Amino acid sequence: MDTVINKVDSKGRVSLPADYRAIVKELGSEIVCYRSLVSPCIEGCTEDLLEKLAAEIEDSNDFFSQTQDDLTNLIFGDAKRFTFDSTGRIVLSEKLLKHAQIKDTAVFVGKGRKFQIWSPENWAKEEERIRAEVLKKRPVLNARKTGENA
Amino acid sequence: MDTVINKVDSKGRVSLPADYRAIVKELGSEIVCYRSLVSPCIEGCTEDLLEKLAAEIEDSNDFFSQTQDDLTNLIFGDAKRFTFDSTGRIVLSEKLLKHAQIKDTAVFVGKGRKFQIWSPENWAKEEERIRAEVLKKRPVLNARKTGENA
DNA sequence: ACCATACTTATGGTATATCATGGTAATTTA
DNA sequence: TAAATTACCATGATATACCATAAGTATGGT
Repeated sequence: MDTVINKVDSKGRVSLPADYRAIVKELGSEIVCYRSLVSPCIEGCTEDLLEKLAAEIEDSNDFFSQTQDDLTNLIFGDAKRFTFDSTGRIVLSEKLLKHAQIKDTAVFVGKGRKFQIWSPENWAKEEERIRAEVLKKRPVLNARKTGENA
Repeated sequence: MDTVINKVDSKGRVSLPADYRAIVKELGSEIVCYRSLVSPCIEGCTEDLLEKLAAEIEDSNDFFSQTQDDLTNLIFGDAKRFTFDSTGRIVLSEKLLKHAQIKDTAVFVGKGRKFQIWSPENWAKEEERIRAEVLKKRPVLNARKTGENA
């Protein structure tokens, strides 16, 4: 998965990249999006992945714990299912767009089983941050000889 | 899933979000609401889920504990079935509305198999609290391997 | 290697269906 | 019988599904 740039129209509609649609179709699941906790971007994944996460939380045998309660609240309270129409588009809500500061252009970034949607400006900054971070850790990586990420 | 904001009229009527109705219809069960034990909000779920919860409490090993007795009394004494009319609305009682401090706007918050109803002001505060709390505990969550960014 | 053609994908526009909500009638309860 | 509660109707707003065009990409032939 690479990064794809698509237009967002006045109604919040945006084409889900064809590659993404193919994967969703193959998995037979549906797309779920929510505000990232740590970054000004939208995060997305398939519904079954989210359900697995919820099940894990429920199974972590402290049924009445506040933390668990907070987690499910956060995940399910924010997340929303998105179905794409016959042309492959989803409509992002005002809440999500505002959080990611997206106006008319969306940058899709693949992240393994998840993906993120950024505004071009924020993504440029984030990419820069990541590069700097990797460079800073490079000596450590070299010393460890784990060098896949260099 | 998701949060939905609906109006509450002078009689306490409020539309149950369409997604919720769809689920209730699919499960063939009915909605039950009660005052949250820990927060100024209304909690709701399907009737069969509440019955399952009751069974769990009975099966737990401290059968004669006063706390559990109190707990079941509180929840089941308070819980009430709500049927929605042909337009999909329920009428919330004065007791519930007062407890949640709701006057003319209700915020529905999805919680997996349950949901909550908040006043806009209280939900804003609660959401803020949850996000801060979860961020604080993030390292713990990562150690548990419940996913990187959630 | 270049051009023509077919196909997939993205995007603007429009019609349609669904949903929330104010209002009213019917039914129940005190 | 009055008050209150419940069920139904009507409308406006919103979101959803569909159609059409354009742009970009791959494919096959000369």
